[in-house]
Amino acid sequence: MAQAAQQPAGRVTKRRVRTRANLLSAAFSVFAAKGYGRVSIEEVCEAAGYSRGAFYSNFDSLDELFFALYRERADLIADQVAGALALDGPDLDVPAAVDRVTEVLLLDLDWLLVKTDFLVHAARDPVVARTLLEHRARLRQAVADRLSRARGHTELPAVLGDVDGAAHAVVAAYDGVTTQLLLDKDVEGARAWLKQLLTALLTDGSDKPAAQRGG
Amino acid sequence: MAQAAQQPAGRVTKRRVRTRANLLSAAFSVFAAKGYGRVSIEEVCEAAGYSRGAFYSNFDSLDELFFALYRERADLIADQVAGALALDGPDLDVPAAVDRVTEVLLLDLDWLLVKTDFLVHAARDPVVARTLLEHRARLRQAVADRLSRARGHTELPAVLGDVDGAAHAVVAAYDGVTTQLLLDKDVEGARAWLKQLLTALLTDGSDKPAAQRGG
DNA sequence: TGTATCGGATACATTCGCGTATCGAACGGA
DNA sequence: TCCGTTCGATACGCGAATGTATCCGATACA
Repeated sequence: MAQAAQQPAGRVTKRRVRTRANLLSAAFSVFAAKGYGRVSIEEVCEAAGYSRGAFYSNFDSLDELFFALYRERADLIADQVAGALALDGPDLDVPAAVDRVTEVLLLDLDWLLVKTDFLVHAARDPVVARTLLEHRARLRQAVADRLSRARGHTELPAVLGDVDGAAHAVVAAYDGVTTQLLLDKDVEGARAWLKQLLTALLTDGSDKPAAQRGG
Repeated sequence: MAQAAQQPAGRVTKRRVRTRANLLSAAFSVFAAKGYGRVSIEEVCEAAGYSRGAFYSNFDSLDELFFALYRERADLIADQVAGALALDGPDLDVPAAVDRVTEVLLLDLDWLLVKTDFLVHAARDPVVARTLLEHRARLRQAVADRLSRARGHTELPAVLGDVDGAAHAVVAAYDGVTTQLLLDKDVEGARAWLKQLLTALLTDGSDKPAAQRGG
C-alpha cells in the first residue's frame, strides 16, 4: 500500500505519469462539476477512462488526490500572478498591474469552484489549513514586495497601515469578489468590480473613475 | 410522501415542531463539524436522538433540511445586523456602527463554516444560488439604506462610486475576511481586521488608526 | 529480443447509507 | 376519558462505493 506518497525509488514509468496526469485532469473536471463532497472514486476513474485499480495504484485516497490536484494548480496560478507582477519595470504602474493580475486571478470559474471546495476542506483539517495559509502567505508576500518596491512612486493610503496591510487587503478583496462570482457567474462583472475595489484600496482618492457593477 | 414541503393544513402537533427543531439544531452541529458533503442522514438523526423515520417524516431530503437550516439562521443574522444598523439615531456614527455590525457578523465560527458549505452548494445549483443572492442583496440594501440616510454627515470616498458601490464593498470585505478566518480561526484578529478594512473603505483617508493584524 | 518488473483490469466480499412499508404509541379534540 | 389522527421507531431490501487480492498485458533495460 501507499506506493503513491513516496516513490520507492523504483523505475518511474512513462505510463505511470501519464495515467496520474489523466486522473488528475479528469478529477478536476468532475470536482468542478459536482463538488468534491459529492464525487466518488469510481466517477473520477470513469471520467479518466481507467478502472479503480489504476486509481489505487497511484493514490491512497481521494483526499490525497485532491490535495495533489490543488497543489498543482495553485502553484501554476501563483507563477502566473508572479509573472503578472513582474511585468512592470522598477516603477509600478498600479492600474496596469491591477489589470493584469485581475485577468489571471479571475480566469477560470472551474478553478474557483475547486479552490472553494478546498477551502471548505481545509477549514476542517488543521494540516491542510496550514498548507493553504502558507500558499496564501506566499502570494500576499509577492504583492507586498511589489508594492514596497514601488513605494515613493505611488502613494498608498495610510488607512490600511503598512504595505503588508495593503497586501492583506488585496487578498481579502480577491476573496470577497470570488464569493460573489461563484453565485452570479458574471466573470466580466467580477473583473471590473475587482479592479475597481483594488484601485480604491491601493490609491488615495485622487483619481476616481465611476464604473458599473453587476447585480 | 413529501409531508415536509407543505403542511397539508392538518394539525400542527407540538411534538412535531419540537422534533423538527431538534433535528435542525443537531444538523447544524454535525454540518459544522464534518461539512455538509460528509454528513449522512443517519448521523444527523443519531446526533438529535431520533431514528431515520423521524427524519423522513419531517424532511424529504438532506438538501431540504440544509436549505431550511440556512434560511432559519440567515434570517436570524439578518435581523441582528438590521438591529445593529438601526441603533444609531438619524445621524450615523460610522465607527460605532462598524463595531456593532462586525461583532454580529463574526460571532460564530460554526455558522461561518456552514454558511460557506452553503455557498459551495449554491455555486452549483442555480435555484439555490438565486436564493442566496437575494439574501445577500437584502443585506446589502440594508447597508446602502443606512449609508445613504447618513450622507452629508459623513463623507464617503467617491472611488467606489455611489452608495450602492460602498455597500457592495462592505459585503466583499466581509466575505474576504471570512475566508481568512476560516483558515486561521482567529476571531478577534478577524474582527479587528474587518473593522479596519471597513473603516478604510467607508471613510476618506482623514483619520487613520494603525492596527495590528494576525498572520 | 528476452525477461524481470511494473501498472492497471477484473472479480470479490463487505460495509454503509438509503428509502419504504408497517406498527405501536403519543397526541389533541370532543 | 375515548377515539381518530399523527408521529416516530423498527425492520426490510436494495444499490452504491469501498478496499483488496489476483492476474495478465505493457514496459524498460540488458
